[in-house]
Amino acid sequence: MLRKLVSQAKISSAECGYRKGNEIFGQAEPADYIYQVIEGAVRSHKLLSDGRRQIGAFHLARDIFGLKNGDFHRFTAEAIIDTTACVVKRQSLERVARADPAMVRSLLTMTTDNLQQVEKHILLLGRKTSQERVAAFLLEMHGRLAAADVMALPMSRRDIADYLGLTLETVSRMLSEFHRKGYLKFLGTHRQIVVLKPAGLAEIDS
Amino acid sequence: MLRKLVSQAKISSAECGYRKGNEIFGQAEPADYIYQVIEGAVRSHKLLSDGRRQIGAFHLARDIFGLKNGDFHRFTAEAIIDTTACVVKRQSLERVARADPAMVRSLLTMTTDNLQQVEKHILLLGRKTSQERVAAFLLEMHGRLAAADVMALPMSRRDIADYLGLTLETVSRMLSEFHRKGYLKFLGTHRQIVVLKPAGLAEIDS
DNA sequence: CGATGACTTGAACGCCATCAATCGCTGTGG
DNA sequence: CCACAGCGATTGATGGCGTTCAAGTCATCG
Repeated sequence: MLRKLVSQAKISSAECGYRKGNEIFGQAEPADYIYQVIEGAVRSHKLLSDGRRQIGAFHLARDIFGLKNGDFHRFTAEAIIDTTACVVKRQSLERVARADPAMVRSLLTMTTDNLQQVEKHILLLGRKTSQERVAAFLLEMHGRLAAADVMALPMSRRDIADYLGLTLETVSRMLSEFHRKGYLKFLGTHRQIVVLKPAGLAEIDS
Repeated sequence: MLRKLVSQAKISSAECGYRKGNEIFGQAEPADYIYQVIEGAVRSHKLLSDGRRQIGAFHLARDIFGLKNGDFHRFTAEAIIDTTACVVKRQSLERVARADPAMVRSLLTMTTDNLQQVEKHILLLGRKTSQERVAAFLLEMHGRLAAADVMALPMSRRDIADYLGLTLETVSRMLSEFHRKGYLKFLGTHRQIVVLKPAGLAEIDS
């Protein structure tokens, strides 16, 4: 969507590459740019002073992130794997937005979609069991990156845990349990997962 | 803000009263109206099939809610106590928004503020201890409804628990603990709380 | 090969939930 | 005015889910 917007209006954009593990922007830094993932994967997280981490979202191909209204970012964004992103200066976007109501409306739509994701996640974090959380995660990723039926997860177990408000051990145990139940199977490295019974997972997720 | 917008533009609005415990709108109902609390308090929640409840937000005087982009609400909203609200038809707002870019930008600002609240809550639900959650809640409410230093909480312990992802017993225990430590005191009914040491709570919240 | 890092698996602990009893306030009727 | 029911809140005892701690396994890479 961002690229479409960018191509429509005269906004200067650039492709930018980030190496695995590198920071794209930091929490409380000025929010000067808006990003769209072209290839790769990004995690947005917040930290508590003692190191506890909460990942707010994973950004995969075509996802837009860094879209904030305040002047500062509320998350730290890092490339999970080598990533290329389309980068747009906020000011450019805002300049166009002043003239183009459709642009503002697009921004509103994107922000609202974002809000919807996050509100769904609040229910998961506040009230779901570890089983339900991992099942929900698998279904989410199944929908978002199931290329030819097999999910190649870019993120580690710890990333998943910090996204779901669990520990990596608990995530691992749940995955093993689903494996035992025949709901999924692994391919080589344990980051390649094939979901065999989405219905089973959906039932668990309630 | 909504009233200001309403008064500026020619939008038909109405004041509407809701009795304690009554539903204002239901999850997945068409989102026809947008609301602003004039007096009272509202809770927005989601339910799981087995009755587990997660409250996404409390709406107090001057707060705007029901602001969705999709056609359907993602929460159920109920009056916690007798409440009067300013009600605006979504269509009217959208009609004006088509002509008035400033209006769209205001909507975007409100949505983004909303997003910021929710993102903060995700960290709380995913990674904070029960102590930290209750301390954070007290500080939040202290800031939002401390009229003359004493907080008159409209919501029950269960509401607080469902907002914080805890049980009402745990909330009660934490409040008692803070009372013992001298961080707060109760007035008559246990819904009137005076925060004596915000700094103590802030330290706990980390 | 040995080292390193990611993941799995097992055992024990602890925080919070669950279950249950009691307190205290409010309103209602005798 | 008091008895009592009813609800919300507190408090205590117990239990369980997920965490923590600790090996052990597996894949990758020097």
